[in-house]
Amino acid sequence: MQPGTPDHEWREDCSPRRVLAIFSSKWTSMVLHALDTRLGGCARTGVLLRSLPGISKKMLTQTLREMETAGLLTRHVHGTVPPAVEYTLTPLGRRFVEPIELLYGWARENEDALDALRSGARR
Amino acid sequence: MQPGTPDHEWREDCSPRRVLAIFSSKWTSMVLHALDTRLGGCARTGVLLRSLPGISKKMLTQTLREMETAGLLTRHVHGTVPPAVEYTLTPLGRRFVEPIELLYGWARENEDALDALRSGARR
DNA sequence: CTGTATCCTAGGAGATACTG
DNA sequence: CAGTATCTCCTAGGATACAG
Repeated sequence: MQPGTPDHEWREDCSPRRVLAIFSSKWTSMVLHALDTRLGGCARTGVLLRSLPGISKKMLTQTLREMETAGLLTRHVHGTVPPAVEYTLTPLGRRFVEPIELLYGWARENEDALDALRSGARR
Repeated sequence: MQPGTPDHEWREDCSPRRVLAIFSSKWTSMVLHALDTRLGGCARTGVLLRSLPGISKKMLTQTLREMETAGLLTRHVHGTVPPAVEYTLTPLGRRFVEPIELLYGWARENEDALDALRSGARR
């Protein structure tokens, strides 16, 4: 590429940058992954909560809400008591499993590289 | 997988979660990508600045410093005036280009999925 | 050309306790 | 069981101006 060539229009709203938004949320990609790969595309709140060590109830519901409005999953409330709520991946949501698996897969196969990273004592 | 099986030790410090750290920083992956794919592994500050529309001088140097201490790149100052500083990818840094390309590549090939995302009017 | 020093803000994230 | 309501903290990220 010649110097000065603007290349693929590396704008602020290009697709690479937009996909990063998914991963900038601490839990979104993990919820997607847990739902698809480990829970068969559909699960109740409690199961999700237990599938993601460290997540709080608040962050889980918050994340799920955002994902719902984003169109990544649907929420279904069973009118029972006690309440049972099921979250199901949409076809769109399922599409985003691929890049996540790509990334997680790479991570699992390259733990040594991740270990080699020096965390750099914060400031 | 049987219900209750703890599976791949999905702990808080598992590799998938650690690789997410790279992408949780707004600019790190883009610097890595620009440096490797567009600038041949080595570039001066000004070039990087112009290669990443929207980044500020402050965020660039901050990101570069973190990446340096992480071992992803090296910084070389030419004792000239005006100063010239070159950032070069380390072998370790180069290893992280792969997952980034994987992700960005997927994004470019799936713009339609990204477009389908409803941003959900912030609360 | 590079880099630093301030100052400032939005909002991500967690802890806790409560309601139906 | 699922979800909400507060509070609080913190720090990434950005704007701006200055300095070698």
